[in-house]
Amino acid sequence: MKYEAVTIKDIAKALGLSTSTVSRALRDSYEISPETKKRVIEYAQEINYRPNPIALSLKEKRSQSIGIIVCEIANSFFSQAINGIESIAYDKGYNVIIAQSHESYEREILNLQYLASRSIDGLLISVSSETENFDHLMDLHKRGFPIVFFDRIVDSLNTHKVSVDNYKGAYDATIELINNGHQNIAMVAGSEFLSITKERVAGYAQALSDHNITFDATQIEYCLHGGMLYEEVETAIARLLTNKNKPSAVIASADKLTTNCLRYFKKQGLQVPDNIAMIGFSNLDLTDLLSPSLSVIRQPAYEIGQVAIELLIKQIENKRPTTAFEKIILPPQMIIRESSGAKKTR
Amino acid sequence: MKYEAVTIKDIAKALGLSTSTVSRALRDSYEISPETKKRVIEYAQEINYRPNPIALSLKEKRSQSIGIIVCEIANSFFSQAINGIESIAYDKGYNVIIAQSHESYEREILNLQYLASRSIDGLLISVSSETENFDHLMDLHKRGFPIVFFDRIVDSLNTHKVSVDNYKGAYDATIELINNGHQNIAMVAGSEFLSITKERVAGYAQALSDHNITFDATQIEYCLHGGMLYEEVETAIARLLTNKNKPSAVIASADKLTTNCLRYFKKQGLQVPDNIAMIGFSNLDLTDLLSPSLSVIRQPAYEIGQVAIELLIKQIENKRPTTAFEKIILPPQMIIRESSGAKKTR
DNA sequence: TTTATTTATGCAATCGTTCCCGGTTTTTTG
DNA sequence: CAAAAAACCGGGAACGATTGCATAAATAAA
Repeated sequence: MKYEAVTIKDIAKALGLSTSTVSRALRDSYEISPETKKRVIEYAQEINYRPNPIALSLKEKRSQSIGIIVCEIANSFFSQAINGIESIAYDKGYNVIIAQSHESYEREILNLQYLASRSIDGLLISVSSETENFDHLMDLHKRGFPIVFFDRIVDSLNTHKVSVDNYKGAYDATIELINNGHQNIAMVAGSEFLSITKERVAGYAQALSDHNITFDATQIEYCLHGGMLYEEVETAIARLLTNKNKPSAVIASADKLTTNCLRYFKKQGLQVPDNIAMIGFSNLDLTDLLSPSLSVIRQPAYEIGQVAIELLIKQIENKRPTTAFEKIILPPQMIIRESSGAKKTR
Repeated sequence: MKYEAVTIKDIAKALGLSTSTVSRALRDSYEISPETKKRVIEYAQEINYRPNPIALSLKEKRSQSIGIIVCEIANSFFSQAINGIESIAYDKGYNVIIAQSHESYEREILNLQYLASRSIDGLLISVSSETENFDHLMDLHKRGFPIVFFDRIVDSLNTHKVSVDNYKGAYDATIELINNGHQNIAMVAGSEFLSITKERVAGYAQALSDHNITFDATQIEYCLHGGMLYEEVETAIARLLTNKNKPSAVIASADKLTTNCLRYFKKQGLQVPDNIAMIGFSNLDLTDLLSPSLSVIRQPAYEIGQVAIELLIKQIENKRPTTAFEKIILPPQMIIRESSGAKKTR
């Protein structure tokens, strides 16, 4: 099955001109007479001519497309970020190829090879939670390939990075719980490899310390798959609840962790916030509908996507190799609802 | 900034061969001696040669990429469907370019033009809720361009179609509510233009009729934007609640309608299912966590995506133009929880 | 009128790859 | 030992578009 498109040659033949003349006429070159231009443009319109981007890419060595690697597009944070990316990319004439790592290091590498072989002009990536070795990215980066990290950034690579203030997000959440009278606050965290996990843990620890609560490492459980698997979260929380300082509140440090946490509480018949209070990182637009409604740390996902793609396109279109890389940190938003246990106001 | 890839020419020069020989050696042609093959392949590996897909596309007139147009990737149904599409597409060496219509006819056309100009080999589309004219798709289709509809199909085009049994989904949901004692059942439906809306309304009407309840057109409200805007749903439900036969139950016929419906009830302090029962079409994996937990009609989104992409690829790779088109209807799944008002079991 | 300049167009190379068509060798066959 | 057949490799066109350079005709200046 083939779908024959019209080419510049067809126009040239039909009008008795050379392809160069047609090309120039269509690009409105000064060296083509007005009449010829008119003839060419009208005929092109008539037969619905569209330049072949593949041919152009080959010549220009640019594909006008950028790759995105995320763990899951079904994750609300990432689908919102992708919306932000798209909004800018389409405006600037880039298209976007999305690949999912499903939190697997192996698939991330496969995706990267695939995208590279599709000759993308640049890459936006939020690494998988399994990724602790960055050679695959390093290779590309050293060869001058434009890469921008967003959300889950990699500090050891000198590139543009866009993220949220994870430290502050976790700090604020912890303070809120402390202010509501909680002393034993546990944290279900994502993969230990991830920058965002480290930052969130650090913010949590600092908040405790600022309120003279001793940091207790047993109050933290890390989930390698970032909460993708329910069982992972179940065992994590179950373990936390056996602590001698049994937590009266939990901070869930990622979208899937938050929902699976709630699922566990529901299954166990634990009342939130009376039996256990919680605040979760989440970008779902459904958290207000839960009972109790969920207190969340929300990330400006759409904006993160926009900023990231703008940096990437700027780098791609730069004549000279980029040397000064930016690291942009956007503020998170804390939305206090019922689950964090502000019991007085209920 | 440029990122120079190695080409077949580089290999030829380095090894003192012609490009034709190198090309043939890499493709394991019989007319190349084993030693030469070995030299070429080893050297290619060494310098990490990757064939340029752009050059290949130009020659083969195939881009090995397919386009997807959906309303929103943030919609759980579509992100799951895209996962299904991807799972097959990547295996078969296709990549996937995703575009969002945001339920706008205008943007759908823009997306289509854009994708067509990026020379995709085929299209998977679920039309926007505003779309009632299909000339843009008809044009492509007439020129032999492979198009497969999924979910929101268009009957007037003779192509492959994959969808769920919407009629049965709505029928079952209605019966469930009737069996729970509801006589006045309203429906918040999506855009009237959509096939899925018509089918769901038909299933609803038939269920009523089968139980000797007179169908009342005022018990249906259509939302042109499919529930994307909260206000749209708010006015719809508010209107329905003024009916003389005030509904005691509501069927929401799409993901966003369902959640915005719940949002309205919560805002108005209406208890579900005591004041008003409901069943919604939804693919969210969070509906079990709501209080009350939500009874839903769930679509096999992942499978729909898989079936659709398989049909598309089959058509693309067919030598002869496809003449016999399939219409595949998968069964929906009804999950009864609390919101549908099975009061005895609570 | 002759030369210089402008105007309008065509030729051919280029991007990376494949493949048809030849052309040498070397080996096999009668 | 000559002729036929493999075996192996290179030249060059093609895919669609752009662009530097050459060229032709028309016009302007000398």
